[in-house]
This record gives sequence, structure tokens and C-alpha cells, in this order.
Amino acid sequence: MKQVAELAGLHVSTVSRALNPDTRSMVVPESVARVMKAADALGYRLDPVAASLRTGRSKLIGILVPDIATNVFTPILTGAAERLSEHGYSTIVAYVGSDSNKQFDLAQGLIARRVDGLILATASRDDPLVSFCIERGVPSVLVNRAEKETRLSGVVSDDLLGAQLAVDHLVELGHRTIGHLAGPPEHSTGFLRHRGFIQALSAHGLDATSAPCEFAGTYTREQGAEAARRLLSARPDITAIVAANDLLALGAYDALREIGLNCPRDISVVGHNDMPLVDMVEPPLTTIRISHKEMGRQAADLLQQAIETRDSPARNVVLPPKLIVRGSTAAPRKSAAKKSTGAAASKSAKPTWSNA
Amino acid sequence: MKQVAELAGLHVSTVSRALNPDTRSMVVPESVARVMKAADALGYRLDPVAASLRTGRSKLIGILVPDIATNVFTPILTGAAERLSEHGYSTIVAYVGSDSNKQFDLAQGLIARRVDGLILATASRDDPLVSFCIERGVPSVLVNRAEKETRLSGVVSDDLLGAQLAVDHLVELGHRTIGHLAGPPEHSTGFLRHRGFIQALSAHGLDATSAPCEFAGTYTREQGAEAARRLLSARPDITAIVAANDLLALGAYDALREIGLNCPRDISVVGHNDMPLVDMVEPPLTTIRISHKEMGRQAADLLQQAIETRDSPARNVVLPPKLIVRGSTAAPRKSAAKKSTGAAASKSAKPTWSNA
DNA sequence: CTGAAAGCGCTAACAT
DNA sequence: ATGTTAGCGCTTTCAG
Repeated sequence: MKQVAELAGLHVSTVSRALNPDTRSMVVPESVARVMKAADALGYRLDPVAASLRTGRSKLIGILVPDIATNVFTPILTGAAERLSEHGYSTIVAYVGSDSNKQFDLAQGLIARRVDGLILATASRDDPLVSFCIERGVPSVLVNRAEKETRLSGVVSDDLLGAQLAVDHLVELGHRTIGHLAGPPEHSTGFLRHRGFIQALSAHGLDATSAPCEFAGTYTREQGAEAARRLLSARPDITAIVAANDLLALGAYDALREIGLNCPRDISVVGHNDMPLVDMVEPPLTTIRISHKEMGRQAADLLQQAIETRDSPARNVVLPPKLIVRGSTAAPRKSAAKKSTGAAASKSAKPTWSNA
Repeated sequence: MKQVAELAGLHVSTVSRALNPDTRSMVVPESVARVMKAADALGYRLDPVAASLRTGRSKLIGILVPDIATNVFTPILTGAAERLSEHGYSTIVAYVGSDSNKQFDLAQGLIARRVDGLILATASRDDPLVSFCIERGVPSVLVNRAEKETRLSGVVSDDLLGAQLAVDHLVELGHRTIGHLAGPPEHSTGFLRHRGFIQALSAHGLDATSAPCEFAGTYTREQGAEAARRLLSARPDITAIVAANDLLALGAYDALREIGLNCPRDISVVGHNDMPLVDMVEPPLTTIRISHKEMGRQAADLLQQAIETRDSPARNVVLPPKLIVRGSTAAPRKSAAKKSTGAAASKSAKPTWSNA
């Protein structure tokens, strides 16, 4: 920078001002031009590390994403990175496991690197990391998952509605005994989709209190298969499954195949997310579409606001999901001949007719 | 740090030495303990930005990955990040498009941030960015894609062998007229898999010079479908397709479906990568498995070496791929009744018998 | 509008 | 083994 100043015949501080868009107005245009020319001639670029040290800012945004189930988070990430880079921010992505201590370390590392803000795609419904970020005064937003209480701004899909759409679709097809393959209840996605499922059942006059439901520990195909096995053996009378997530739904496919049940003839399945390729599996998965990329973009916008006006109130942006009907859902079989517990089926099905 | 020094009753420089693992040996253990206790009591953490400014190093590694086809790159990335973090490095991931200028900007940004090294998952067979990194003296390694000449260390799958395995498998099933859905020839993956395809054909005594082949511009399902349409209409006599990539193979599925051809009855398809979920598509995809995570890990190792001994010669690590047989490949139909150009088929099939 | 000077927090000669 | 000191490259008061 000193060299640029010399070449331009100006002082370094003037060069600094000319180079920084925010302070450029303090410098007379002619000087700016001289500085630019000199900088250009020397192939000079501002040193962001030195600038960071001095200002405490960095034009860097940290993003914490879970290291599994990356199919969903990649578009969030690229959406956010794209939008952020339009505004001069670079992103630094940290893949975190479920180990809470490591999450803190990673976050602290990012903060130590002077990130201007944090996007958390990892939040549980009551997340100590959120408390931490708030205490430290680091502008942060949530994405995909929200907390129980809105302490930070965030953008999520309407998970409650999503699950309801799934149930509505199945009920419309004639299903009355519907099981839920629930996600981890400590995450808002798992929690709200479960609640949406229950509410939708009630809305249709179906028995919600003893609704067939099994929780998967994580959003993986394996855990989905396991939970589906439990669900199917506990309630062989169900004719449809609402899964909290596409990967869980695919796990259900695995379980169904093992048992020798055909989807959708014997059992209908609905997923959630509409991740890539689920239109190509057999049968093509009926699911709830979420625009993850848009979620990432809006999270980026919220974060910028949070950075600019530090005391702005927390806002929750809720994106509308959409039902995508494919081949994994169909009307239930007329006669439930296969069922060993036909009584159970009719028991829960009968009241429905009268109430609906 | 000054405060820590005071509390420990030592000088800042001693504190600095005690805190840094590399210089800790210069300090007597008792002092180290005192420093640690003081730092702990104050909740003090080293400031990486200030350290970077002073040393020119950062314990940061930059990774450039293409922003599409993320299914393949995510495991590379997590594998590399995992291994790197074991050695105290953090990773900063940049998703780059195909715009060459932007690639340079991004790389320069990372270098300006003092990254200790770069992992490039974006390299073309003759990549200006590689030249740039070499000129700048930034320790760098390639992953997944290599250059024509080995200028930097890197780790790739044996793409030539992979394509050969695919052809071998098909020939063994009885196929004689095999088409290739090639990837972008400017990338080593596209180039070498194509070459492997050709060589394997020759090895089996099949006509390699006029082998049916269409190139896809990018590794996407859409481009795969388009290229497959061209391939199928140019050479309706083929009984099998070797795709350079799973996504292209899935695109071929789309094209087949449009035309009303059944896989594997009418046409067999082999993919490349064994990415998640291709075992669930219909039919389950026969493909070449690559351990992307292992690729990431080894790239991390190579990079560390490159950082430690800056003048080490470039090494190329080649990982062995593996054929995974699923449902998308079968013996060709006995009678090629559908074919309009049955002559072409027998023309290339006949010489084979005698040579094999 | 521009120049002068201090200092962000750390490390690495150099000196003791 | 530890203390002293200079300075990495920038920004930002404070003067002029």
C-alpha cells in the first residue's frame, strides 16, 4: 500500500480511503482515479487479514451445517453463498457432527476469525449454541430448523403445513389408518412435522391420540428403515406412511421390500423435501417440495439485515411447501386380506367414516 | 495476551511461546503450566487473525469445488476436512462456477486470506488456475480430476480402468455394440473414461474406430438425457450404454423412457461413481464405485506433505475403482427385432467372436 | 480533503 | 530460558 501511495503521489491513508467503498466519498474523485491507476499498475490488492485485525470485521460469513444428510443442505448453502457473494461476503463452511463440544469449538474458531455473521443450519429446538451466539453478540440467523422460541431470525419451510398436505393427500385417496415415520423431535423439522401429522388427523376426524408413530434417531435411510420396521410390526394395519423426510421414506422402501410389501399397492408412502433423484426411485416418491435454495437466499438476506442493524427484532420467514404427487401413493386396497389384525384396522377406520 | 502474561508473571513472548505447540519446547514446563492456568482463568484464546498477519500462515486450507454435481464432491470434501482437522487445519470451501475469471478471483481471495494450501477439485486437463497456483508458490493438490501432465500432486480414481471394467462386464454379458455417453473431454474424468472405453473395445476385438459415442457438455442429468437421445437416434443398433457418470446414466434413463425402450431388456446401462441412491432408482444402476471420501482423505495427506516439504515432487495417487452390478445390465435380447439397422450390429459383433 | 501517527494482537530475531 | 523490540498491513482518529 505504501508503494501505491508513492506511485500515486499521495499518503497511504488517502489510498486506504480511496480503496474502501465506504470511505471513498471522503476523497476527491481525481485522487481516487490516481490511486486506482497506481494500484492497478502494481497489481495491488487489499490485505483482508490486516484489515480484519484493524477493524474486527472480515467480510466473512460462517455457515454451520450438519455433516450428514448433505443432500438437503447443499442447495441451502449454495443459495446463501451466492446471495452473500453478491454483497461482497465470502463464506466459510464448517461441517459439524452432533458433538456439541465440537460445535462450540468450530463456532468459536469462526468467531475468532472475525466472521461478520453466522448462519446456523444445525439448530435444535432449544440450542445452547444459539444462546452462545446471542451472548457473544455475533449476528446470526437460523435456516431450515428453528428454535422453540424465536430468539434469532430464521427461515424455515412451513413444516406443520407440509405434514398436513401429506395427510390431506392420503385421506383424499381414501386412507384412514396412516402411520408416521417421525424425525428427531429435538429438531423443529421432526417436531413440527409430527405435530402437523397429528393435527391433520384430527382435522379429518381420525383418531389422533393413538396414531401409529415411530421416531427415527437421525435423518438417515438406515434409521428410517429401522423405524419403519418397528412401525410396520406394531401396526400392520396401516395403509400409508407419512415420513418426516425423503431419506426416511426411502428407508421405509427398504423395510417394505424386506417384508414383501408393495408400495403403493399395499402401503402408500409420502416423503418430505423433494431431494434430487427421488423422482427416479421405484416407485417415484410422492413428497413435499421445499425450495432449499430460496431458503438459503433468504437466510443470507436476513443475516445482512442483522449485521447492518444489530438490534433489529428477530423475524421468522416461513416458506410455503408444495405437495408433489408421484407414484408412491395410491388408494388403499379394497380388501385388507393380508392383515393379521384386521380388527384393529376397522376399529380405527370405522369412527372415521362417521366423523368425516 | 498481555493480561495472561501479567497473571502468569511472565512476559508476553514467553506466553506466546508456551501457547504455540511448535515453540513450547523453548519454555520450561513449569512456566508452560503457569501460562496455561492463566489463559484458562481468563478464557483467553489466541487470535488467529493477528497470528496470520505476523506469520503469513493461517492453518486454513481452501477447497475449490464445482457448484454443480455436488453429490460427488460432498464426500470428497468431508473426507478432506475431517483429515485436515485432525492436524489442526480448518477448511474454507468455495463453490465455483465454470466462469474462469471468478475461479481466479476466488482463489486469489483465499490466497489473500493466507491459506496454507489449496485443494482443487475443479481442474481441467490443462488448467490455468493450476499454473497460477504454481507461480504463486501456493502448496496445492488436485482431487478427482487430474491434469494432462502431472504438475501438482493429486489423487484420482483409475478412470481408464473404471471404463474398462464397465465394458468388460457388458461384453461378458454378450453385448457387442456398445455406446458411450461421454463426459466433458476437457476434464480428465471425461477424457480418460472415454479412452478407457475405446481401449476396452479394442481389447475385446470390437470396432473401436467407429464406436458409437456422444459427449455431454456437463455432468448433469439433463445433458445426459440430451446426449443419450443423440446417441440412440444415431445408432439405434446399440444394446448397451457406458455412461461416464451416474447423472449421465440417469439422464439416459430419461431418454430411454421417452423412446419407450426398457432398461435392461432393450438396453443395458452402466454408470460411474456409485453416488447415493442409485441403488434405489428403477432399475438399480450398475455402476463403478469410487471411494470419494478416501479420495478426500488422501488429498489432505498429499497437501500436508506439500506444505511441509515445499519442493517435494508431484505424486499422483490412483485409487482402484470397483464394478457394482445391479439391475440395469443384462444380456442383450436374442433377436434384435426392433432394430432398423440390424446389419450394423452384426457387422461389429461378428469379428469379435473370432478375436475373443 | 489530505497527512500524521497510533495501534489492532501477535511472533521472531536478537539480546541477556 | 526468558525478556526486549520491531513490525506484519491496514484503518481511523486527530490535525491541519
